[in-house]
Amino acid sequence: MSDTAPTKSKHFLETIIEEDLASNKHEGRVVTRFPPEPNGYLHVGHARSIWVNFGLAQQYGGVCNLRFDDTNPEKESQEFIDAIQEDVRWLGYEWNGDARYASSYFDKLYEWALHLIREGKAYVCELSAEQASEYRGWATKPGKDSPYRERSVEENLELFEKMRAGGFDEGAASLRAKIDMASPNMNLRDPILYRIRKVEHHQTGDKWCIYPSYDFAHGQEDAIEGVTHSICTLEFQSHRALYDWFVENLPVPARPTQYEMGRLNLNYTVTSKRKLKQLVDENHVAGWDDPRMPTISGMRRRGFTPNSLKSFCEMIPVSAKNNSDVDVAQLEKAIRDDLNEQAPRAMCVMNPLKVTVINIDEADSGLEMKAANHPNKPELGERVIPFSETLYIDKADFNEDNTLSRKKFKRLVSGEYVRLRSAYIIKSEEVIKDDAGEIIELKVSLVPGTVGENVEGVKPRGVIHWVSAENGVKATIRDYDRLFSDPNPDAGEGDFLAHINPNSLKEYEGVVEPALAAAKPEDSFQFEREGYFVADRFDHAADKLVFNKTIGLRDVWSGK
RNA sequence: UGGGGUAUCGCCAAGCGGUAAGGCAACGGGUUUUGAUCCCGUCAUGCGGAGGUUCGAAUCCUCCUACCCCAGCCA
Repeated sequence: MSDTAPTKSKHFLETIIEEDLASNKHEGRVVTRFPPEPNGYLHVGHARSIWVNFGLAQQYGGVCNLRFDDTNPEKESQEFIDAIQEDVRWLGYEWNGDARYASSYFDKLYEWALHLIREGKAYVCELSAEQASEYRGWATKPGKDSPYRERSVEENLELFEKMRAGGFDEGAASLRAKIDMASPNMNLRDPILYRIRKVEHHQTGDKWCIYPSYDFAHGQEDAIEGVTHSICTLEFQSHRALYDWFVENLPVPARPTQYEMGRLNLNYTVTSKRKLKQLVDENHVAGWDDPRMPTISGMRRRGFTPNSLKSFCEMIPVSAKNNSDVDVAQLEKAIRDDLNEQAPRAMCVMNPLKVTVINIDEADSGLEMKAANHPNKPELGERVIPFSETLYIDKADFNEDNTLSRKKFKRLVSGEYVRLRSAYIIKSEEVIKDDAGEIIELKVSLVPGTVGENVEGVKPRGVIHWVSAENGVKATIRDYDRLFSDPNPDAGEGDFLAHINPNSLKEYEGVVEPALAAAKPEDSFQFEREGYFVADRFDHAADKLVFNKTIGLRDVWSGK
């Protein structure tokens, strides 16, 4: 193996896991977890987190848990839980055992809160949220102790029980860890462990009216599940001290470690759950799974494949240092590559212009054209495309002006030749216009002997796609573009909604070749010269064809 | 101006004292019945700035500068 091929360099998590495996830190176990809060749909960023956590477990013979971090019932719902599971499965990952819930550890967490109280390390504080904020101090100013900080263990036990039993109003009391109000790390200034929320929980019903905070729950959940490598994003770095504090001060069954990695941002899109929710709630899009949404379900409906999302993740290095602002072109590259390999080719005319072949009787190769389903993969077979006296080509593929240079316009112009893809070469003979001067029809002649052949003296300017008007099938084409026209819709003071691209969805009533009538929802095709399209997951039916544009073909010419 | 982080090509990023990987984008050229794919080539004397140590520094030291995170009873 004297290969000169560049080897993909290991990222920091792989290095850490390999070191841990080598030192037998966790008896050879690798347990990761993907811990979404069920308060929204998963997006690209989550896709990467899923890929990292499940991928690492797979790579090192470990397992990955799916755990719903459902400690805040106010924002969560079963709808999101169901959607999240569907997304993870669709990506092709299988979690270890049943899905877990932070809420199923509430009893244990409560017991551990009691433990901290008994150790004198937690107390019930009756400062209001505003007061607590004042007491917390400022970044450059140490906080001061809560007047409730020195209550006796007995009193705290009693008061915490009162909290649990609903004896306090929301906000009237909280359980806090007694750490250090002067700590330079704000997270250590007596953080909240439990707060009162008199709302029903989607999993535990009305059993609880106090709920643990993220900080008090997450590390302990990891410990309970035997998670060895708890991977989160950079903004939790300053929480690591707290994570460790709980794990050190509680009789937890294991010692997990938190590692932080950079978040993934994409330009021309927003990936904050709050903003995605706003787009849905205010009907700027048709729902969480609108094909313009960067949600997993949206991308799925747009025609992205699990493989394309995974290869996208592989393209983006995992970094411990920065949140990365990745160019959407990178994502587009991933889906184009996958679909270029997989998608059968077909023809679709989005803006039909009628074409009449005046010498159809000279069709010496017959009227059944054969076309390969994939130009580079003969094993994918071929299909028959009916040719006929009347056809459709795209309006954009004809121009009356025959002074256009052959280099600049490789399509049909008056009096010249063009090749119809997989069929005859035709010559434009006559242009028919309506009263308004609009071109409504073309009369053309076909050149005999040009199916699969070239003939001396006939030089088509290019190759264009077409569909038989007599056999083609009507189809609705949804042409999606980026939802935002600004590379960074989040930037600045302005409202991100102001950057919504008004042309992110264009609908066409087009015509597709008859073979496409058999397309099933979620089947992908390359409509030649146009791009990749997918039969809509929900709206496409045998008697009502609906195709969504996943992504256009790479186009190095239109911009020039 | 507290604490925690980060600064390497337009974007992402490797590099861990021995003379700047790779991907995306971009730009040339070749093949082509998709202006696609594919192929071939170009793209940081430079690593936030200024000093210093060293035969040698993106890597070590010093001092600057910029940006991100933490002041929810959100995660």
